[in-house]
Amino acid sequence: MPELPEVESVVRSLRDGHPSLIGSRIRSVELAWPGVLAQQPLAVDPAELEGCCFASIRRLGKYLIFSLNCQGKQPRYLVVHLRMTGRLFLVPDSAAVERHTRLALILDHGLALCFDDPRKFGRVWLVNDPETVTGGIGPDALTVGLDEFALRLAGYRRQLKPLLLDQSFIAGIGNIYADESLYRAGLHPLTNSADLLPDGMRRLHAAIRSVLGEAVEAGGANIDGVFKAGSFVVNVYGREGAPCRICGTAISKIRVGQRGTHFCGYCQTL
DNA sequence: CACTCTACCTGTGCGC
DNA sequence: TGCGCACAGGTAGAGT
Repeated sequence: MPELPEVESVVRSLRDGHPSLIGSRIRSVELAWPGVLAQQPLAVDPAELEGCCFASIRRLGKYLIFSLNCQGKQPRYLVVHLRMTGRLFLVPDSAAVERHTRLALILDHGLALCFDDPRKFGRVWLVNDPETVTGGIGPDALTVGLDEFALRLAGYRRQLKPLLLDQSFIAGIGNIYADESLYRAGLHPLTNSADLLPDGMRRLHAAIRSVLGEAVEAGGANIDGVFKAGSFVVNVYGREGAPCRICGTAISKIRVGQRGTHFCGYCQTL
C-alpha cells in the first residue's frame, strides 16, 4: 500500500531513473478507464496534454504532482493518488496498456507512462493549479517541524491512530506507518491526543520523522509475503501474535476506526 | 467536533 | 476442484 515513502520512491525513480520522465513529451493519451479521472466536470481535457513536456515531479503527502510545459500555453498539472494498489511506471510504448492499465501517456522516444490499478481506487486529476487538489491536506509528515506539529496537535482531542491517518492533520501517513510510528514512540494507538504530555508529543514527532526517513532511504516497506516496495522492515504491522522485537510480548491486533491496528501491549502504554 | 458506518473496488486466501 | 465469503485499506460523504 503506497504511503509517503513508497510515493517518494516512485517520484525518485521517474525523475532520476534512466530513462527519466523529465523532458519527455506527451504524444497521445490513452484513457483505458475514464473513471480514473477524479473530477467532474473536467478542468482540463485529456487531449490538451498532447504536445506537453514533463518539467518537474514532486510529492506532497501521498500525492504525486507533475508539472507540464505546454508550448507557450499555460502550464498544466497532472496530479496522481495511488490509493491502495495504484502503480506508476515507465515502459516501452508497445507494452503500454495491460489488463489493469487505467491511463497511459504515450511519450516520445518509444516510452509510455503507465498508471495501473487493479482495484480502481487510484485517481488522476488534470488541473491548472494543483492546489485545487491538495489544498485541504496538512503539512508533509516527513518535513513538519516539532513546533508546528505540537501546535496542530493541540487543536484536536482524538485517538492518536485515526488522527495520524487524517491527511488534514499531517499528510503522508497510512495504516502501516501509523502503527510503526506509534510503536517507535511507545504510545498506545488509543491514546487521546489531548492527554499527550510535551515529552509524548516530542517522541511522536521524532518517531514519525525517523520511521518515514528510514523508510524513504530503504525505498519503502518490505512486508513479509504481502507487500514489497523496498527493504524497510516493519516491527508491528502484520505481525499479530509474533514476538515484539524489544520485549518478546506477542503483538496485538485490534480494530480502530475500522482499521487493523497492531501494537505491543507492553511497550505501548495507554 | 469526534466518532462510526458505508461505498468504492478486486485479488487473495480461507473454510467447507 | 470449486464455491462463497471475509478481508485488505485511502478517502469521501452521510449519519449519530
